[in-house]
Amino acid sequence: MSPAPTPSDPTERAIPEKPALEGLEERWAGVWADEGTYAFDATAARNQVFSIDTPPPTVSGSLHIGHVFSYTHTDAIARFQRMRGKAVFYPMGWDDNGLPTERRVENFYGVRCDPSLPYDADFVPPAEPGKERISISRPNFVELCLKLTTTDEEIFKALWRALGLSVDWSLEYATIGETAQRASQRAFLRQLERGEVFQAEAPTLWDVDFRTAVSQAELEDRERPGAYHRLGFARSHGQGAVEIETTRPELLPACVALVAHPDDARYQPLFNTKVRSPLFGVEVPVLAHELADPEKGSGIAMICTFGDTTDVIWWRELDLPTRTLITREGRMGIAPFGEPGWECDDVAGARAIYAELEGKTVKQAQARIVELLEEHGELLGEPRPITHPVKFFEKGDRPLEIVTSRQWFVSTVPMREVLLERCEQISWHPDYMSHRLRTWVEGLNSDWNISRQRFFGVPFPVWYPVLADGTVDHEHPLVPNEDQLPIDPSTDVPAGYDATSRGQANGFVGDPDVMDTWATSSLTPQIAGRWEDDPDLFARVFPMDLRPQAHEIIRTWLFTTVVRSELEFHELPWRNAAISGWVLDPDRKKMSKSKGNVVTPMPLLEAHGADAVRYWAASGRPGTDTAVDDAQMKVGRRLAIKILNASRFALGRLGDNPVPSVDQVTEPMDVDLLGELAELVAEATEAFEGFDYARALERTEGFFWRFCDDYVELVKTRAYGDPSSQATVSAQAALAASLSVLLRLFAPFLPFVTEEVWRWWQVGSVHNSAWPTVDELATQGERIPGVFPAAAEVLAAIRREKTAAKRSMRTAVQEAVVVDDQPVLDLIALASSDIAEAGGAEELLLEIGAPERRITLVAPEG
RNA sequence: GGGCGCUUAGCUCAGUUGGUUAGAGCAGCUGGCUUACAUUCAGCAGGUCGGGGGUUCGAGUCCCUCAGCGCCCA
Repeated sequence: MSPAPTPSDPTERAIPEKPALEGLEERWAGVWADEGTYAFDATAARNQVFSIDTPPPTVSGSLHIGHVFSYTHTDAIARFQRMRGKAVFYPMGWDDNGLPTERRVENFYGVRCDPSLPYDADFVPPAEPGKERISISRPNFVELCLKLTTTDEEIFKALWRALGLSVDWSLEYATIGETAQRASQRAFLRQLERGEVFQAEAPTLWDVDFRTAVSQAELEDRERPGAYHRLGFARSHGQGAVEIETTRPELLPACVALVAHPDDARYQPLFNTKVRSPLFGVEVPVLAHELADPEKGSGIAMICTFGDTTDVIWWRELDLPTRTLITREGRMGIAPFGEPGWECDDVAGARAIYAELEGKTVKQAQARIVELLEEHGELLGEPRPITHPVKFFEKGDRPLEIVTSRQWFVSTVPMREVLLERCEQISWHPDYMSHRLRTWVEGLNSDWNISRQRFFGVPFPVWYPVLADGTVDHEHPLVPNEDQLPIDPSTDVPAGYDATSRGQANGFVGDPDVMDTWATSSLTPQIAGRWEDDPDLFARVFPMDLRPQAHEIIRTWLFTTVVRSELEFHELPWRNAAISGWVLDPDRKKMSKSKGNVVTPMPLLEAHGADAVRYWAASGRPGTDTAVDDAQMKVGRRLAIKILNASRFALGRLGDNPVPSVDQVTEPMDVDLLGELAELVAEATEAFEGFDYARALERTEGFFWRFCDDYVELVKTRAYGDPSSQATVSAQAALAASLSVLLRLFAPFLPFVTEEVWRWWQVGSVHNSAWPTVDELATQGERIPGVFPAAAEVLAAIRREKTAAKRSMRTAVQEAVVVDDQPVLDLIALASSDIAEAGGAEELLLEIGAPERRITLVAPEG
């Protein structure tokens, strides 16, 4: 930490004749990189460190203005903390693993991954993607992913540099990188050892097109047309049929029960009796459960394994059997009627009917079964069209199916209580954002599925023995030692086995899946802090001070990070969570690719300058959605220009003399101004400590304009005066002290222009200078509060008179009479010569009486 | 359906524990080349603080209710 600024050698002072903003970004970005201005001091004690768990942007996504917005907020906080003397740990990561990158690679090169193919060392992707997707091996596919993400990262990096983010680039990481893979695999192995992860043949939400499992957090409901089909389930002894309505008649062969609400009088007599399904003649029980909605359809539903997530809940809570039907390809699978678990009245008949469905897609099967139902007279009435919410993968195009497969889960449901506690322990900014996590945790009803049947991700570091009969023994996974990590089970070989025994009886197989992208990014504090790789560093930065992020990923990124930290360390991963809002398009609509209203940041940075764009971003209050606003950026640019010019004036009167110190501020108005400035410093500091950067900016800006428009005008004549006069020195000292403080208050927001001006007259970078304090503005003389605003008010009255008379501000005042109460007159008297000089009056006449300002201008010439 | 947030000037937003006449910027209008700045300066105008009810000596601020907008979750 640098000491408070001291007047520099006057011969070093260099104030340009015509200061300008052009070229500042390039010049200072280079200097900061060369001087290591933002380098983290890895020797700093933990209580002197401020560590930030930077969100790693998804590099395969498109750059948009939202990136600039939220990262500017974090950067302002980082810069404030650095100036307060903290060693700021501000890394940058790239979230490159996962589905978005795979999709981009598939589209960009026109390829698809087929893991059954061997590696082709000579493969070169076509210049243009062809009509037909080229199938390539997994290693080839991963190569392309790495190639493309490397390019994408450079584009992001260029943006961050142009924006002036004060990250320490030596701390860069990627979620597909070796450090991240090691951390992810190590964390997984430890969880495995502690029994916090488990494998299960479990119902899994499955996207047929992406061929991947989807987690609860990645779901979204979409309204889709459908139709209720009315079917009768026969009761025994000819008691008539129970009529149900279903939107998915094709799942009839997978029906395992009917269910109605326990309070529904219509069906109470049927509970725990048996009925028979139409067409297939399968006997199923009628059961009661609160989730059955008496208002929906006929009030009684069929439970199938599995049609939707409610089926899964009923299946689990009512302890029902499983009749798996739908395959991972989204087709009707095998239904072995007559075998155990598939008992029915007429095996041959059921099989004959099902043969009509097997192998068809879900859609085709539905059409066919409706025909079959009609032919057999089992469809009651016409299908009744409805619109209803259907579960989709948020990135998917077809409704999700539910399949059963073997997957890894983190048991999060049992953690509900402790997670709710942790939620309360986080300092949220703004605090109401805590609801987002709390309601999510309260609603947790399934464990966290971390297996993804994809290719570009962190592999599970496990193999399974293959038994003598060729079956895979999932119950006894083989694991590597931690010091071998990271490993790839598809190429590495477990201890005690030979590579040739891969996939052979008495050999082994690797787990084919990769981890969910959140399983890696939930470890960003561990990855950036080099957990276990560099224990000394990790101890200095973890738990981190700040997690900045957007609100829509509270239930994913924030939640999973808390989970992983809880499991490994039994503490929070960070103390504060600062949640940023959205950037909306100029018409205040949410930006989206499909709407085509995404705003890209580089043209804005080029048009307005980085400081101006940052000014707009920093004006967006924590958590508040903010529209892209060119006008605000222009205001920011104007502010930056004003800083250049005001600085030139404040320093321009000093000549070759050293900068006078605050001790030499003696004039009452100057003392009062510094007193107000000290109040501003206190306010801005408090705002920043509460992560309210926008408030700090707003207050600083407000003060600065009053400083320029009123104070500078009032002291201008005096500041131009005889350098040996104490009154002149007082003005010059107050101007210099104000400028020094204001530059530092603005530095977190406008890093380029403040650095430019700072280096005109100070040594070192403003960004490594000390944050201003109230104490440094303490003057020798006692402050009489109110002198400056009183003087500014009289000056305004004189200006008003000149404007009303449509005269120039240079117009001389013949007589200026201020009538007011004695206390007000006393304040004005202390600045009367400044007011008279600034207003163009010979003198100011003060009279006691009802407040009035009587300004008489000299008669116009001619 | 549940949760959260928002609704203050034409636009974008401040308004900290309730306390004089509700503020700023932008846009608008009227003027001024003023020796840091015309990429500017001065000034003016503009609001029944979403509607209704309540608490209070006093409500933009607290409570209830209604309406609209947005986000998240069902």
